[in-house]
Amino acid sequence: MSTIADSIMDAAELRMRGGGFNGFSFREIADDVGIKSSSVHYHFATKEKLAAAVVHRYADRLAERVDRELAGGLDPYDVLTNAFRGTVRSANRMCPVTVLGAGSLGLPEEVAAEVKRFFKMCLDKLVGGGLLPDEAAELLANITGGMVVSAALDDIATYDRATVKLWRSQRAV
Amino acid sequence: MSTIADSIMDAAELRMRGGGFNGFSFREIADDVGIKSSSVHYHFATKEKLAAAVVHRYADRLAERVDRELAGGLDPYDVLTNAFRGTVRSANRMCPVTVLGAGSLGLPEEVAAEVKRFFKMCLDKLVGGGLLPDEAAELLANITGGMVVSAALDDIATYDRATVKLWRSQRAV
DNA sequence: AGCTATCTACCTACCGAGAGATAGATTGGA
DNA sequence: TCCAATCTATCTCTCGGTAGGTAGATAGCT
Repeated sequence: MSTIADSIMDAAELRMRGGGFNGFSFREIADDVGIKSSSVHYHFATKEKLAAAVVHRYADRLAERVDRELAGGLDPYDVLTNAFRGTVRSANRMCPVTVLGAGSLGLPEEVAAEVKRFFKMCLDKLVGGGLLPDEAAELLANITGGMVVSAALDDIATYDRATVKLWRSQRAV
Repeated sequence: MSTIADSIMDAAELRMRGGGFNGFSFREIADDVGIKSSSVHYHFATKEKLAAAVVHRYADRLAERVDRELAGGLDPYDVLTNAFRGTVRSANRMCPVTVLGAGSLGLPEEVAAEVKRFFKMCLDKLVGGGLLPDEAAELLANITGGMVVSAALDDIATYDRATVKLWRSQRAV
């Protein structure tokens, strides 16, 4: 895929972290990339398709990382919390799919489907790594909510406090 | 306060559950209530103030409920999970403040402050009910994320699976 | 009682800005 | 020559917000 399409998705992903599907515009993306808004439409016909593509790429990248680390024998708890911790520690400290997921009631069909696929994939990877389905659901909720609460409180330490301690001690027992 | 102002906040709260701050407009709210958009401005000068008022009211209502149930001797775990379970089970199954919180990076100052106050209040109530600060952070993240994931998967059962089982068994030990 | 002033809660009409999207011309490399 | 990629220019729609007016209730004064 061309570099421009990737740059467009990069810009969209970044802006999505702030305001979800309604938090970015073709003109903003175009300015970020250095082209005109009509050229963005050339690569992604509609806003819906652009958002869906961003989520899809994000999911693929996460899946690849998780698969690699699980194959290396790492604990699935660590694999997923660490993967999202990277997002939390980065500049805009919020997973774009989580933002979309929170507002999923008002999302266009195609985007909602990709978001659904993303969360399902996370659960599948955790179960594949040895967790019970309910454990997977709880861990994913913990991570997702940890990002939301830490973003809302503007305190990244909250993510660590919310995701690590009790889970670890429970498993240690 | 007049009934109209409440109706406006009702409509805004409902629509916020779908798309957060960018997910509603003065005209939509006006249509919902049955007045003109300029009349909405009469009650709430700006969109920022309307959103902030909605969050504030939502927080007050939750605080009242939580205080009442804690005073009745209920377990703080149950009190908060049940309070949000009510939201999950209702028609639009998502807490509006969670949606705003997820997109808090792009929120106007006044709204972000109210959202922050909301989550801080939740943590305070839990600690006041006897939880350790880290336990409170984990429970709140669990509840918040449970709502996000269950909304994204369009499956309300996910909220229960994510919030209840392991916490209970851990405390039973 | 009668008049005036003020206030509330709405209205119509409009503004500039920006949205997503489209049509059609242009450019440049294979 | 053809096609991918980008442009300019423009469409219609909706946005948050403002200006100015009006009906009706209330309050204060004489």
